[in-house]
Amino acid sequence: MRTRKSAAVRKTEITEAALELAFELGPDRVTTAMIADRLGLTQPAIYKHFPNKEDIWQKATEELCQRIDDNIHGAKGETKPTDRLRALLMGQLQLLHDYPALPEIMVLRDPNAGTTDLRAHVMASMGGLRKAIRQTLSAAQSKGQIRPDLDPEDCTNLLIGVVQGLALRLLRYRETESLLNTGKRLLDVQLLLLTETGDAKCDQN
Amino acid sequence: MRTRKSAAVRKTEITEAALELAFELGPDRVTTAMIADRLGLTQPAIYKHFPNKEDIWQKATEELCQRIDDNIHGAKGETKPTDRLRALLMGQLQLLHDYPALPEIMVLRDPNAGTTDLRAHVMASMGGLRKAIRQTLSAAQSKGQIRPDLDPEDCTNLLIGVVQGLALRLLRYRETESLLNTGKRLLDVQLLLLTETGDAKCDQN
Amino acid sequence: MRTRKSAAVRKTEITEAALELAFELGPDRVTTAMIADRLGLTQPAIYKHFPNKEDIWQKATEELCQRIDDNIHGAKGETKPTDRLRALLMGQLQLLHDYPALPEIMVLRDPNAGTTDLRAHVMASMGGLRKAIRQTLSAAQSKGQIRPDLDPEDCTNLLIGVVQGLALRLLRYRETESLLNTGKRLLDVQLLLLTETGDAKCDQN
Amino acid sequence: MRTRKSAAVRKTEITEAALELAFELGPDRVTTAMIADRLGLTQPAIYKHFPNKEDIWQKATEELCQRIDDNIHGAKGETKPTDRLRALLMGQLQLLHDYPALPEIMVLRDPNAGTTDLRAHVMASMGGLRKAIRQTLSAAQSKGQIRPDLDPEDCTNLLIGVVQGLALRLLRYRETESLLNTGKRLLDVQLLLLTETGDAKCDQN
DNA sequence: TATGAATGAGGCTTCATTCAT
DNA sequence: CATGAATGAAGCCTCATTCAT
Repeated sequence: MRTRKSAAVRKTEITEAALELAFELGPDRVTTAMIADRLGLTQPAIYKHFPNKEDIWQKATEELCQRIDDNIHGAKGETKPTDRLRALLMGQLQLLHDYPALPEIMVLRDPNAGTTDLRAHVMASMGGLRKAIRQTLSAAQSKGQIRPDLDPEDCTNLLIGVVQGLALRLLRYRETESLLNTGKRLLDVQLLLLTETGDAKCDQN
Repeated sequence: MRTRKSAAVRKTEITEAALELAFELGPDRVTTAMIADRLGLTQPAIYKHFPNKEDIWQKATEELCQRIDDNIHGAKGETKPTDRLRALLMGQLQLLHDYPALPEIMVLRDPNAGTTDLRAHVMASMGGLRKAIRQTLSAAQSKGQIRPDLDPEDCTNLLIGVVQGLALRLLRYRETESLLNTGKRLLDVQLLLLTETGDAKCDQN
Repeated sequence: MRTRKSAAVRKTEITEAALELAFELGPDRVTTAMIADRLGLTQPAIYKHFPNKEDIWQKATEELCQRIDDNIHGAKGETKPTDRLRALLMGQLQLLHDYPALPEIMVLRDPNAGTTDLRAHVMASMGGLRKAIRQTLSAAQSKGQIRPDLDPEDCTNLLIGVVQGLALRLLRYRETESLLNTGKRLLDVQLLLLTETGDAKCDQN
Repeated sequence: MRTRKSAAVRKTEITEAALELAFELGPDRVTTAMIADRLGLTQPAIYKHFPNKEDIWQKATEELCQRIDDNIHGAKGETKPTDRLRALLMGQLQLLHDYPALPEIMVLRDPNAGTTDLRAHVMASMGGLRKAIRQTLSAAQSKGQIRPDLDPEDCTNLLIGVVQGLALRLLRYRETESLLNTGKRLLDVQLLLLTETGDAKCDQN
């Protein structure tokens, strides 16, 4: 007999499966049949839990946004600006590691832009992250921990660029595992570059 | 009466239209009907020029790869390593400007992975670009134009990260125009960081 | 806590709800989910009371037929033929008022014409009504209360036509309320026309 | 090989088939697959001619409305009011004979009342018919061809009732053929009743 | 007596693709 | 070189119905 699970569990299973498949095939190629298949259900069973497909992405997106927001909030615990920066950026990498479909979902165009807008939601959360990074950078700079000759906006873009570069690599080479290692290395180097101005005998870990 | 164009012209028109639509809607949402529509053709007319849809992407991809390769080749004209670096990177930005669908096509998974692989092709060209950047960086470093304490691999990743960050911004905010300006700014800053060695001490925390 | 009702009550509630919805949406568009919804039940609960959907219509139809039969029987109390005619016709209008879905149900085709036939049932009752009207008309005519030059069959059709015209108006304009007033007026006129032959100073109420 | 027909022909065939099936099964039960089947097509072929199912009904309805309007217009040729009345009513019966699905389509509720409203369209045309009948009746009455003691509105309702009674009979007994004969008989009788003024006394009870 | 999860059949619609003209 | 009619596969969604609890 097939396992019967509670509605709450199934709802989560469905969005998780959708996100997995989104990474494997691209969000546009995910069908409700595939999701059902992966969970050992028939396809219409999905519709007992979500009224339509878009709501699955809706819910999945909310989950991702929540994680972004948690990350931003959690980083506030770090008092030293550089620690906070590292927390924000590594947190985002961790999120990419857990949900590697994120970049493609951020970039998804809603065909039906009347209903609750997916993109707007993610962009708002990502905007929050950028703002947090930017503010932390300014704080760091005013404490002399960032080169004074740099524009904080540029620094923000460069740091986010590191993460986004890694995100695209993830999509291209599909290696979830190396993400965190490589990411840590690169962020350390970039932070070093932004920080000092120096003749460089800084060990980079 | 509708204009009847030569086969070669039409083929190009078709791939160009496909690439435009790919940026507007995402590559997966482009249908042969849309392409035909944009060109004022009937939809089956497409099949007089391409035996199937995948071949359109195939051709479009070749075009893109060619441009990447040209870029790599063209940069060889620059003798000074830093000029060559700038040429490579700005060339790639120019390409993104002209064909903003590029990042999504690079990331496209072939559903039918038996035929001539799209991804493999783009990845090869992109690999060439990366190699060229990396070699140029090494050359620059050995000439003392890049901080000696940096790993060339890391530098490569950081520079490519700048471009990729801009590519993702392009997909998110759809502003083709600001790409080159912002890109030039950011690359200048990043190159400055990689180049220069300041006075400082490196407390990374 | 939700009220738990006796089986008999629930069965009736279900058929009543089905008939209401049939008027609102058309019989074919009524789903078991809608019925359940209207009663504050879950949808499978319906199946505790009726083994399948057709049986709901079956029961609803029986109710309607019973009302038709009651109407016919009740009119036998009227001794004067014209009173009996009026009773029969106004009774039918009252029934349309109470169950405005009736005309559409009468016209419903059974998709699975193997089971107990809905249509046959309604048609039998309606046939009874027609027969009663027709007999009453003959009686009235033989008493000189109907123009002798008219064929009773034609009279029957004309009187039933009045009711059916009103039934179709009901379906088109959805005004349950005006039905009885307009109906009474029209039936009076038509009966007047059938009755007299006259130079017409008959007050029509 | 299957016959290939021109788009115009196929469009008409499709609406005709839809109307036939609407009479046989009820408009709600008509599926695009059934229509295709009847025409020896595959079901998606329908969508080469109509963008969606509702547009099939849309077109079919327009055809019906056109016929109603033609009928109204054509009757203007008759100079004698009673001839014109007969033309209007028999014309409508002819239409019912040709398109017996008409009454059920008139009564159809649109589920999606945002798009072009079917019902509104038919109701407008039917309203035109009613108005024409009513005006003709008034004209006839002022010429002394209709009993002066009758309200033209009532007469209109009675005459239309005759037609509607026949329409419902058609739906119930599915006899397309007897419609015109019976209809002619009944309309003659009803017109006689409205016209003539006999000798009689009017005891209505 | 009722619920909650699930299914199978079938409906509408889209789209790549074919083929006669 | 292009059109116009048509198809087969597949996607989303609805609904009657079942069954364990």
